[in-house]
Amino acid sequence: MKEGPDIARIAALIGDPARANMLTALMSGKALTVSELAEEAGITIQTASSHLSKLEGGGLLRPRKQGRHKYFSLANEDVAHALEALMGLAAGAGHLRKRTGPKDAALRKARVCYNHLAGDMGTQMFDALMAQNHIKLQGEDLILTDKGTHFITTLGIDLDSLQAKKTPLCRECLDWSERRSHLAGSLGRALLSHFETLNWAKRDQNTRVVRFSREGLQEFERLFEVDVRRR
Amino acid sequence: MKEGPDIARIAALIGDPARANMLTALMSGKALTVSELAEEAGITIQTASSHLSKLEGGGLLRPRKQGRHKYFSLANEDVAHALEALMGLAAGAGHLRKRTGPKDAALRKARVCYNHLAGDMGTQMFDALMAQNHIKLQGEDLILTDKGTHFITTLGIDLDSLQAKKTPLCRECLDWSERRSHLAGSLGRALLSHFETLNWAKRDQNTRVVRFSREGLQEFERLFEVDVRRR
DNA sequence: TTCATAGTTCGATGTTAATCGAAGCATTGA
DNA sequence: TCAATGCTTCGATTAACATCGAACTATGAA
Repeated sequence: MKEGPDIARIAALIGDPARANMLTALMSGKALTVSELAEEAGITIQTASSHLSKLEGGGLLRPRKQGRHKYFSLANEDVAHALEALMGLAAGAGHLRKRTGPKDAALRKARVCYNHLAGDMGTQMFDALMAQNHIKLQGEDLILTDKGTHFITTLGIDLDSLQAKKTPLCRECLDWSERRSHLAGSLGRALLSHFETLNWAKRDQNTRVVRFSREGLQEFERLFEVDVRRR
Repeated sequence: MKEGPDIARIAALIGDPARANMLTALMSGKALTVSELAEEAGITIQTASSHLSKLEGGGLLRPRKQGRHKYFSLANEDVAHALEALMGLAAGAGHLRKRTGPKDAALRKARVCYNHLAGDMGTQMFDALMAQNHIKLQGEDLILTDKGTHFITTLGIDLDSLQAKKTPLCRECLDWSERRSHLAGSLGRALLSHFETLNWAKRDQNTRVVRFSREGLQEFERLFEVDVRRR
């Protein structure tokens, strides 16, 4: 009859087979739609919808609407950690699922989305900016931190002129090949054109592919402390 | 409809409020009886018994019979880890419970149990032997490892004569003040008398208290790499 | 506007499982 | 051997909830 943190409530949420399947599917880090998750769990869309709103209410999922789709992803690292711990208990060795994206390798690696960088490198850049605390999520909005402001201006990007425009500075855009977030908004656009003026990257004329030069790739990796080639 | 590790099954086990309360109570590391756990969860003993056998069947608990009591403790570190992860999700800050033992401080610290060392120092010695891989659990039985054999003979204890006896060398005994395991069996007995011959410790005549000398305490701490005084 | 697609809400149904009383079993102590 | 204590098993009851069909809302496309 004692009260600690309400571990039962959230364990019960994970404890339903349908919900557990959805959560496991989301362990890839990618965002999935209601219908995809329904398929994954082997239930109808109505049922899935009900489950998903419970998971969202319990703080396990983060929903994002994009057009007429609703994408769900795990709410944060803690959720993934707890799931992994449970997987470890259930099976011994933890094993994560993989999920394949679209076809063309070059498109998947780096491409233009509207006017900013998308694809694997886009999401990696986004993750790096988050990890290094240059940008952060505040409620629904994405904001540039003080540290991030410093980082951007040091790059030689004129923030003031960006902020003068009425389009939002930072926007989160869901990458449809990676199903993860990348950076949109005027800052996302400015970063891509920054890469172009430095000759780090070139847009392909006919396709949406973005090609990084050898040097550009190295600089990109140094700047964001990532390892693009080893993925 | 996919199959990964069956995370739902075990999450459902944790997901019942009564069971979650029991598990939380066991996070102290101490073993508790069926009736105590029933009390903890606010349910009748029958219901508790049913829950506990499910938890045991799911591999979350380790039962030990001692007389007409049945003690339960968490099965292993992984279980505790998973519970903690869930607690973190549920509340943000993790917080462990405390549970008080019996009264007399000296008795709680070190005493004789049958003929071996019990109390706080007994369980600490046990934990240290386990952590340093001198003894380990093999199925239901406790065995001395090769490393442990070396350790014991180096102390100057005659293992051969111990093994000649028909009483088991290593036995796990549940400490009723600490509600954790300490080392019994002929080895446990030998260790205590070893401490006595070296004048590290003396048994009190009337009570079951074991008193360590200043030097004995230091040697004990060095030997097992623990810090008894700072608990 | 009209149609199609993606999700949500509502209501009815069926299954699961938590709960406890009562009876049974096992261990301990006298 | 008898009584007391600790726990388990059985059976009946009850409450919760997962599930899906059907109707509804919202977004996008023609």
